[in-house]
Amino acid sequence: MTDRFAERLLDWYDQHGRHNLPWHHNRNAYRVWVSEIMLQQTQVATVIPYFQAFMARFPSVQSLADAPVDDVLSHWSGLGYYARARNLHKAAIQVCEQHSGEFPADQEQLEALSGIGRSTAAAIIAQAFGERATILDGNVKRVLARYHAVPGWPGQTAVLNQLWQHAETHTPDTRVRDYTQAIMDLGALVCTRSKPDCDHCPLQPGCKARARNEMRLYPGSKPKKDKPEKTTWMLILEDTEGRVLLERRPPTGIWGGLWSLPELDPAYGAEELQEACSRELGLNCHTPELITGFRHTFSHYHLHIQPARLPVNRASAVADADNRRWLHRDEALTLGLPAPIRTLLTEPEQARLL
DNA sequence: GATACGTGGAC
DNA sequence: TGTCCAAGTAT
Repeated sequence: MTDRFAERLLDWYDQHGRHNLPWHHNRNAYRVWVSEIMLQQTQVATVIPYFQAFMARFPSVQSLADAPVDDVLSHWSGLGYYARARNLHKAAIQVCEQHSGEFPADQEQLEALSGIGRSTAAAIIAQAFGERATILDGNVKRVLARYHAVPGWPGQTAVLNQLWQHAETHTPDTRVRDYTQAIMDLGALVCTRSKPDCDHCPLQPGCKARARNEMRLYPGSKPKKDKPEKTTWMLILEDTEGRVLLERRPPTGIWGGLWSLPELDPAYGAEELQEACSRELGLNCHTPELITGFRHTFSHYHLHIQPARLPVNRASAVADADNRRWLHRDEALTLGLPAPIRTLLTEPEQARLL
């Protein structure tokens, strides 16, 4: 409170902070909100081009609410955590219908919107409205865990609660917008996960981790667990006109709501694919050509993707359905596709290298 | 409280 | 090459 934490941080921010990120221009609640959602578990450099394209296509909350969710997902393609895009669309509708298109400057009302939690709500209040609110993202967790030498992994509720308490205590009454950006910038630019630049840190005077030269111990690391291995067939079904069959995935689960190649049960052997396509998809295929598979690592499991190319007789091609389409590859790429599927469609031979 | 949810960069 | 993990939230 009177420990000069915020004061030192703000002085540093004025000289060394990031003042020119895209969402800092034309600042309003809508742009701040979209940027905050995109930035969840995603690095700034990755977000920037997505943010620019998204704003060009959906310049207002009303335009986002009016758009088909497919259009939103296609603009999220490659960014990951697609529930964010589905929730973004849903929340845009909520804002338009329940708040007349104006974001509330209220923690509780913001958290009632899909995809907005405690930290994101606070970020919107501080960044868009300039009102006092406390954030706690990965950067802030790291800065505070070190500054106060808070032991333990922040995934534990007790540890998280301590960090929230420290975060609340340090949040100033004035210049909250700058303070919020400043503490994130410090975490991103100085108090980095490895090799923090303590010599240039404005908070070094009070930092307990630095005093003990134990920066590496904070924050505590997550307990590691073995990831299960899963396998799946990914079918590149190509008709005589050079079109491939795409399927819309179920609305929940991995890549929920996105378009992808049809999957087949991994229990099928390679020699059974042709028959399975006939029985399950009603397709008359030629002999499958196997492409060397690749392993894709997710947060909680490894997925062996085993692609197979099966030429399809045009006469047997299933009709277009709402959740199944025959498309040329360039058309397919305009859909919301998961990154590995995008790669598979553009560079099938690259599957060997992944 | 534990788990699901993506992707690309860093080491 | 494998592991960790980054502007977290929902279930």
